[in-house]
Amino acid sequence: MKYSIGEFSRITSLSIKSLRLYHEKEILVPSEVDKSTGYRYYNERNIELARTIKVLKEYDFSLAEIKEIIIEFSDESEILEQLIEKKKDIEKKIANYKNISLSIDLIITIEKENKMKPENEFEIEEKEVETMLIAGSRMKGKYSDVGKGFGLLAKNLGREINGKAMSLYYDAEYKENDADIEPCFPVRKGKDTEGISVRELKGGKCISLIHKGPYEQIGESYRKIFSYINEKSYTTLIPSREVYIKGPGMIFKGNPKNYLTEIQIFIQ
Amino acid sequence: MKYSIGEFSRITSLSIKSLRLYHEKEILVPSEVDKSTGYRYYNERNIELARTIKVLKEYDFSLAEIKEIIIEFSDESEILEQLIEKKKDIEKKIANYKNISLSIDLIITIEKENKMKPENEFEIEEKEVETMLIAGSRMKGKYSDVGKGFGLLAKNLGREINGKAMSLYYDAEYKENDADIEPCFPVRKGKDTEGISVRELKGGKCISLIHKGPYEQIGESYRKIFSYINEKSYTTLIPSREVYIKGPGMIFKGNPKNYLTEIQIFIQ
DNA sequence: TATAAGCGCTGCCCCAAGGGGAGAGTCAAG
DNA sequence: CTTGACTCTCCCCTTGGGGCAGCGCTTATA
Repeated sequence: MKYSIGEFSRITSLSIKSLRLYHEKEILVPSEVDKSTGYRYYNERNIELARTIKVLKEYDFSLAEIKEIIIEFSDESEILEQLIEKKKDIEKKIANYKNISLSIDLIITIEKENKMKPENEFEIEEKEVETMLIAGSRMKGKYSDVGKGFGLLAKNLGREINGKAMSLYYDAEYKENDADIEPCFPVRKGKDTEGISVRELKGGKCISLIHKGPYEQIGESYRKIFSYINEKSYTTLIPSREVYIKGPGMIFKGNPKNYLTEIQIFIQ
Repeated sequence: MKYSIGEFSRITSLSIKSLRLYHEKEILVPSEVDKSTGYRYYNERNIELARTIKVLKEYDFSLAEIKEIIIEFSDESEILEQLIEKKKDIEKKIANYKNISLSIDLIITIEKENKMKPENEFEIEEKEVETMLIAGSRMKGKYSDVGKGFGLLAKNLGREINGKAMSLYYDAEYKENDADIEPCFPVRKGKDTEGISVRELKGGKCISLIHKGPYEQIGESYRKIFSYINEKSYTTLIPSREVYIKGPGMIFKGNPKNYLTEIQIFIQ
């Protein structure tokens, strides 16, 4: 029994285009080719081979790999190595996609959270903050160096990040150059590693003000919040915090006019 | 400050080829192109955009998708939809690769098992078989219909298959056309579904003989095993089993001369 | 036996996301 | 002014085919 390419295509569920390609690549050669007309005819053995090719394709082998396999081997026990290799490839792909999925998920979660609460409109507020687990990287230097700290943290924590980036300020006064700062992230869990300390950050009562606009103009908001504190004669605690509710994102830099930074000064 | 394409390539870790492609596709257009020489020059804003593009590429967006996104949007909160869609895509890919991985794993496991025991060389043996959980699809018909049964089972069980394909024979005698057969697979777990019954198959003592060669010649092995049983005056139980130690595989049909089929006749 | 519908053939262009290289022009430093 | 490093455009190649044009072949029916 011999089949024309159309019949064979229906039998094997391989497109005619694919069959011609496989012929050209000498992966699946028709049992008979009419020399004068060029018509391809396939037989039962071709069907068997086509099935093998289809399965290997499902298993994500490339045509080049398939060609090698079907030329050299004719039994599963002979291609154990290749199967093991392929499985490793696939596990790698899975791991990679899982990382991507988690990264995207983090962005989605944070953005959704931001959308939920349009926050009481930039007024000073007294509130309770809960204790949380954080991973931070304390450093001395300029404020502009903090970005690197966040980069380091994000790379090492990746999947465990559980909230918005924050900075802790250990100086009582404003320092231009030699500030004692700790960029940090809330995390689900984690261990201390090179330069990163994971620990509980105690909550408590704080005075909070959300600053809207570029970070360079945050001084004005600090002025407001301290004048409020002086008025009320509160005693402040160290460290104070900045929570980056909305800043340069993972994907876009965004518009600095819309950045939101919450200042939290803790009091006794 | 403006950068030549080479400098910009080093800054952004994007290849020159890619940069030229992105220019052509109007995804990342240099801030300045010298009209007479065609030299491309990039600026700081290009760096920002390049970072965005890189991140989106890491997240598995195509250039076409990226183009749409960067033309229309400039903040993460605006592309939540796209991120959610992309995450779905990625979850699908993960699920698909996981299925492939499990399928390959099954083949590897079975082949490794086959390699381990070259089986006592095709002699009649009395042995104990343990109770196992199986999923089967009992049917009446010709032996040649059994293949379809296995296909159905494999498709529905997929990941839960835990051993070699078997057939249970419920007839005391040989039947050509109307045999009462149950193709089945050992499984890890499972529930009854359309036409598939999952249950424990009791173990016990059996007379076993491994038949080597094409299935069509299995009659000779049956003759041997029954003459042994008669000699010993054992009382046989129903159903008897055939275990397909090595038959047509998932990938290759293999050579029928090397097929191995174990006949198990259970006795009291 | 003629004819038309339906197949099949080759050859060409296309997709994504670039890689490699040829041949020619340009830039910057000595 | 030269030289070496850089950049330009153009073309071909990759994977696994899809789509179409223009032609020839087959086969059933009139």
